[in-house]
Amino acid sequence: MQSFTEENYLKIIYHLSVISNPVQTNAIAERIQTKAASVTDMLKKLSDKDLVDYIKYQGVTLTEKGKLTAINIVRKHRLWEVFLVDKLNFKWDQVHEVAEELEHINSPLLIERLDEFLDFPKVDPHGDPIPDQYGNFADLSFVKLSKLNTHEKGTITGVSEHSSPFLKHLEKLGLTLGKKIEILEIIDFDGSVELLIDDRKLNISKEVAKHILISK
Amino acid sequence: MQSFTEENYLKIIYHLSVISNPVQTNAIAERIQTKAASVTDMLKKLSDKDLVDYIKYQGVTLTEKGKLTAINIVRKHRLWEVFLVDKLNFKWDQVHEVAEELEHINSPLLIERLDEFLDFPKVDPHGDPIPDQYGNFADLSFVKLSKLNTHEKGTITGVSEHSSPFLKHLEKLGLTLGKKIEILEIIDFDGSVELLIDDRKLNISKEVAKHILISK
DNA sequence: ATTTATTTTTAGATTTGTCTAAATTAAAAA
DNA sequence: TTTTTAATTTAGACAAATCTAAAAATAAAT
Repeated sequence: MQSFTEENYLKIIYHLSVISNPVQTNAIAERIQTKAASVTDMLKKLSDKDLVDYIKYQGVTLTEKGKLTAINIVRKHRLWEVFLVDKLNFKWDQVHEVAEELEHINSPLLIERLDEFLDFPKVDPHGDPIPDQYGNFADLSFVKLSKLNTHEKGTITGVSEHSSPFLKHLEKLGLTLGKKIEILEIIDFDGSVELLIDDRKLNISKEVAKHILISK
Repeated sequence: MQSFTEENYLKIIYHLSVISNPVQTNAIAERIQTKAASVTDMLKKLSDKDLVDYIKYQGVTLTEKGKLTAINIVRKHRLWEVFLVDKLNFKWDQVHEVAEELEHINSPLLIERLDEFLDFPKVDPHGDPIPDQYGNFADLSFVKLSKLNTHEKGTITGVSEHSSPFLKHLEKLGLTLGKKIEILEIIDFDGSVELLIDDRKLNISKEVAKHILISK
């Protein structure tokens, strides 16, 4: 069994692995709000427990065991987020912090029953896929809205930024999951995107467009 | 804000206060599965934070602040138990351990919404009262089944022992919350009680009778 | 009122996770 | 290739919560 802290490290390493592999010490330190020296200490510990492969000065990768542990935490996090939104009427920008705590509750029965209670959801309120109990993800194909060309159409199915200010902004613009959009024009000057949503014209910045995920 | 550990101490002190006040160091050590020396250390710390009044060699009592904190943990524990039983189909003997973890999740909004989602329950699955957000309990008047006299009738509304073996035993005997019973005879020899439940005769030991709470 | 037993506290050590400051290694620049 | 810069690790220290063993205080027994 892992401690709360160890679990957080594994989760962060898992998320950072998508961007760069192996994962650098400093990247972890920044995400976990701690110092590089502390990260080094923890990496040694996780390595001793066979949860990561760690090479001095090179970085870390998760072992199979570490990866399964990390995915299980992600699974719990996302299921709790669905619970908070679907059952307790939380807004999608309110769920992250609470789920960060709930994800460490250790009870396989609880998660099994919660999954069932929520009717086996495949994605969380931000469109992120929820792995099954064996760590398998249903593969969903997303494209960043910022990669679409003029006249292309699609449906908003996810976001790649989970901060409350960003999500509130989307909410205000009406850009929520399931909404259908069409690209009208990409403005050369600043890269902003003019799109059609709910029969209205809307201009969003390049920065915003980068974090909206579209499926066709 | 208190740590997980501090919260557990406050909760235990709260529960032990019902039995003896002030609470002794050894009593806490036994309940919390630790050594008396560790308890002393923690009591000093809690005293510094004005959560308990502590007199060397005499014992501790909760301050108003400590009591409110403790009651809030109890509130969370019991609400989560209701959730587990009512929504996730846990048995009443399966909820304690998980609730011990969930009670430390810190989110007032979560608890407020959970309370609403559960339709503002007044008691948990064992019949224990759930305090409101200000720490007030609806006063329920219980009598131990072992205190009833022959021919008295009543309804099972609580238990004062929460271990899984005990609760499973009650379940098997059909002695669950809400059931109406009538005392037929109290056996002099061993203090066991013969009662009528669901039009069946049933004999239960004095030990069991002591932990069943009845209201009339 | 002493002695004995029990309870509680102190003193000092240990573990976990963190830190600062200095040393080392790797990468980038000259 | 040497120098400079950046990233990483080591060494040693610290706070939280715990422990053991010994000392002190209280309660019970003679």
